[in-house]
Amino acid sequence: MGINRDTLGRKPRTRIQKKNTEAILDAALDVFSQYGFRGSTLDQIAKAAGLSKPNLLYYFPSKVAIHRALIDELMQNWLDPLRKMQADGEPVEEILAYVLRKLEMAREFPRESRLFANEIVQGAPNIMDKIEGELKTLVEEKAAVINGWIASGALAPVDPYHLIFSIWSTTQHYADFDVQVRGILKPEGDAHFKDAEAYLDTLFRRMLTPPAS
Amino acid sequence: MGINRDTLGRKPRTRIQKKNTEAILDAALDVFSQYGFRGSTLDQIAKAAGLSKPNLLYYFPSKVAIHRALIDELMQNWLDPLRKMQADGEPVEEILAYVLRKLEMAREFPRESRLFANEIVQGAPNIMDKIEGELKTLVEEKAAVINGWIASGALAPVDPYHLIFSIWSTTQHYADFDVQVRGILKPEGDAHFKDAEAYLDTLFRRMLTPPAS
DNA sequence: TCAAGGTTTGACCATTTGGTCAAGGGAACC
DNA sequence: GGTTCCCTTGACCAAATGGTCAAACCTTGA
Repeated sequence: MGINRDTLGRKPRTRIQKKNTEAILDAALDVFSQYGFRGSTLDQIAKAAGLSKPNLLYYFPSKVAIHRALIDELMQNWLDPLRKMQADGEPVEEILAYVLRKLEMAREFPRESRLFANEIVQGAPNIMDKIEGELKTLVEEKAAVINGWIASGALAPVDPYHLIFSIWSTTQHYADFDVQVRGILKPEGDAHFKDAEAYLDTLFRRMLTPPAS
Repeated sequence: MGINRDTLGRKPRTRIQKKNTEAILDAALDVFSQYGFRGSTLDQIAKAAGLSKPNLLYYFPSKVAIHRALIDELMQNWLDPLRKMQADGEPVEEILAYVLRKLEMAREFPRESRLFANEIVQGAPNIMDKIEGELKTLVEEKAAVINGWIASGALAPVDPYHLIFSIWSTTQHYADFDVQVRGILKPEGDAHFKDAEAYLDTLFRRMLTPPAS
């Protein structure tokens, strides 16, 4: 009758459970990030995971449960780069380091970025609470930090909220719109990320560096 | 047996045809832009259009035909703002005007932006040819214009391709990630677009204005 | 007013989809 | 070696889905 209710949301117990839940989540990430929740099927995920459909449902009680597991996992790591932006650092460098971390994530975890993008574009049905909760709180906190930096003269004046939005959008673009970027640049592998890094560094550095007084 | 083959892709003939095809395309834009192609159903579209499902299929031969009609229409207008960027204008102002036009489109046509985003995130199955054709050509052309401006000293040096990517991503963000933006800013209506406009103007102006020599 | 062609729909169909279940196959611990 | 619990699957089901069709209903122009 499937895995014990107790184990839901916890670490798997046996080796086989560990291996298979990981395979399922990995396969589901492939599929969900490409087709969105409603456009993905259990058969696709099962096939990608190398399991039968009933076997999938032995490990997860339903399609939404798999999706929720992925989203939960994602939301835990998604905000880390922003959390690491510390008020006691050098302002311009702190923000630029954040930009780099985000760009790095777009390169290393494009599927996660697209999973998130799919969720948001489709109205964020499953994570609206987290957006208006954790995320909003964190952004407000960091916006205050940025405003502090501006007040101290270490940063050129900008709207901190829209600054954060522009950091998110420019970096995630390389994951979410990957096929478009590649269709235009025709890069070899990830070669274009070096240029993107240089460009974004220039963009935000010029914007944020306060005029020499 | 449905509308004459001749009329496919052409303007509707009768008043009723015009009214209904428009209602269908508008409803389909609502649905496709929210759920993506595979996540949308004919029943949803029919209901949103106020028609029966067989009636839908009287005007369009299939689900993909509706989607294709939308995408075709979209692609015709999508590149216009970039086309309008003229080599003989004042460089910084030309680019900033382009940014504003794109932001305006994100505000006026968020559904179209999300339709496009859905298509790209899911691997652009239906428009890859257009990306590698029209779009690529246009971008290369404008990249050359920008490089010319830089060479003339009227623009600070930047990678023109990544500049264009950053314009796309920052502006479309306000349409594609609308729920996230609203979840954080809690704006009244479109009030936040004024701030976005000011922010993006600052961002790109500081980056592009050549150092006074 | 009447015929011709345009429009609408209820009933229907094959396929896909999320999900169930009972029975059989293994691993592991005693 | 046997028992207990874990794992796997073929067969199945009800609902949803894209699409068809013949019959009925409207418009329109002569």
